[in-house]
Amino acid sequence: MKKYENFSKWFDDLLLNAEIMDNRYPIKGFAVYKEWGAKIARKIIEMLEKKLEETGHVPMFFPVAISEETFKKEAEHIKGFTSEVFWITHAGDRKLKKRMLLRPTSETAMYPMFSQWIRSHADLPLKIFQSVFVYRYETKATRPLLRMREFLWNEAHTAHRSWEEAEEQVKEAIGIYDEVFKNLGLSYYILRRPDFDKFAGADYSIAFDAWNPDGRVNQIGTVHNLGENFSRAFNITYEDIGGMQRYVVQTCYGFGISRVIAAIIAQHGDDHGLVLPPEIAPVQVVVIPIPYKNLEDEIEKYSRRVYEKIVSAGFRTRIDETDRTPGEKYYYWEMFGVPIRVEVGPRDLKENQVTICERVNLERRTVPLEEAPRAIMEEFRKIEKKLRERSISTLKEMTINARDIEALKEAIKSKKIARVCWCGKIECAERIREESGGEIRGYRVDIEENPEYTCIICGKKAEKVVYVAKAY
RNA sequence: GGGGCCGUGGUCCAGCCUGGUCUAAGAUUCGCGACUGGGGCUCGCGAGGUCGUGGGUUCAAAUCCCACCGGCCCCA
Repeated sequence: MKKYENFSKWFDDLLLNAEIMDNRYPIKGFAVYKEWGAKIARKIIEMLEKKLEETGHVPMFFPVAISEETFKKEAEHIKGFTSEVFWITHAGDRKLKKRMLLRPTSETAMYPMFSQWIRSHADLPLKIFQSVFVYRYETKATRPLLRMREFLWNEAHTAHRSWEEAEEQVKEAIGIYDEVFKNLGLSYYILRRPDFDKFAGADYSIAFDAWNPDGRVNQIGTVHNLGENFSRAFNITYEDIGGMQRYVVQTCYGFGISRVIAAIIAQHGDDHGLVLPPEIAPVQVVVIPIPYKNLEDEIEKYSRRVYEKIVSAGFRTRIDETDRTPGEKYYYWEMFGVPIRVEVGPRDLKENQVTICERVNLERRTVPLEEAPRAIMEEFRKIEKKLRERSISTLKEMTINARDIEALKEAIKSKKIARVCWCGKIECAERIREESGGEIRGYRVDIEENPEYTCIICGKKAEKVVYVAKAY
C-alpha cells in the first residue's frame, strides 16, 4: 500500500483493513464505525469534552428532529442548508401534516429552547455542547469519514451579553480546538473564510483546514460568530443590569470528529498502515513473544511477566499469543497503528530485558525489564514529537507561494496549497477557482500576513494573503 | 450540474469486445494439521460465489440492451 502513489485507494483499504470503518453499508454516504474506529472516536471525544468542560461548557443532548417551522426562522441559514436536508414526511403510511427534518446542525433545535431559558444577564454566558451525528444529503461524491451523509461531530453553542464577550468566546474556542488538534500531532491552517464562504447565518467564520496527501484540504473544525442573527430570529433576549431587554450575541463551533480521524490517518499513516498518537491508540503497547524451539515454555512465561509489568504501569496493552510467526504479527499490529511493540525472545529472556520498537520510524532498542514502563513513557513523548514535527514540515512543503496565475495553476495541479495575494473582490475569487480548480480558503488569523504583491488576478492592490486549495 | 470508467467467494482479480467449451480460473484470506519462529517461511487437506439489483433480447447471458443501486475518476 503506497500512501503517496494512490492516496484514495490507500485510504479506503486502510479503513477496511485496520477496522476503522466499513463503507459497504448499502446506503450511499452511510457507513459502520468498526471497533478500532469507534474506540479512536471515543478517545478523541473524551479529549475534547474534557477541555470543553474545563472551560465552563456543559453537556446536553438535543433531539435529532426539528420542525420545518423552526428551521425556517433564520433566512440565511435555510438558504445554506435547505438543499441538503433529509425530510421526515411520513409516519407509517400516513403523510404528516407538519414535516420535520433531521438536524444538519443544531442551531434551530437549540435556540428556541435558549429563548425560554435565558431571562437575565445572570443566565449568561450560556455554553453548551453535544457530540452527536448530524445529517446532510451531500450531492457531491461522498467519501468515507471525509464526506458522509451522516457524520459524527461535536458542536458547541454559546450566548453572551455583548459582541466583545462573543469575540472572547471565539478566541477561547479556537484555543480549545487548536490544543486538541496539536495534541493529536495534526497541522493545518487556521483561516478566516471569505464572506462568500462563511457559515449560513454567521457574521464571520474561522476554519481549521488540515493538509491531506492528495492536496485537498480537510476542514476539521469551524468557529462562528453569529452576532445577533439568530437571537433576533429566535427572540433570545435578556434583561441587562439597567433593566433593558437586549438580544444575546451568539457563537457556535463544530469539531468534525470523523474528519479528525481522517486527518490522523492521512497525516500520520504510512505504507505499513495506521500510526496513532499514544493518547488515542486503543492499544498502546503490544507484546510479541518470539518462541524458539525447546524454549517455548520459558518464553511464554517470561513474556507474560513482561505483559503484567506493562499493564500494571497503566498502559493499554495486549499480548499476541496466536500461533502466527513473529514477522506476521509485526505487520499486523503496525497496520493497526499500535505505538509501541515489545518483542520478547530468547536474547531478552537471557538478559532479563525487552526489545521495544516504536511505530513512527520502526526503530528498536533494548531496555532492562525493570525500566520498560519508564522507557515506554519516554517513547510516547518522542512519538508525539516526531509526528507533530513531521506533519508540520509536510504542511510547509505543501504550501507554494504563487506569484502569478501560472504558478497557481501549477501548484493546484501538483496537489499543493497555494499562498496568493488577493484584492478581495468576488470576481477575482471566481477567476481563481475557474483558472486553478482550487478555492480561496481564507486568510490566516493566527498570524498577520501582509501582501507582498498585487492581486494575482487583476493586479490591483491586494488586501489579503489567502490560501487556495481543493477541498473535501 | 456535465462527461467517462467500473461492480465476479471475506479481499484482489481473469473471463465480457467476438453469447454455448463457465459445472466460473488464479492469488490471497479463513478452518484443521504439520513445520517454522528476531520482518509476511513452507507443505498437505478443507471451506467459501443468487457473477451488484430488477427487467429485456436469445434455443442459450457473467458476457448484449435498458433502468436502478453502489464505487472511482475527470470537468464545472
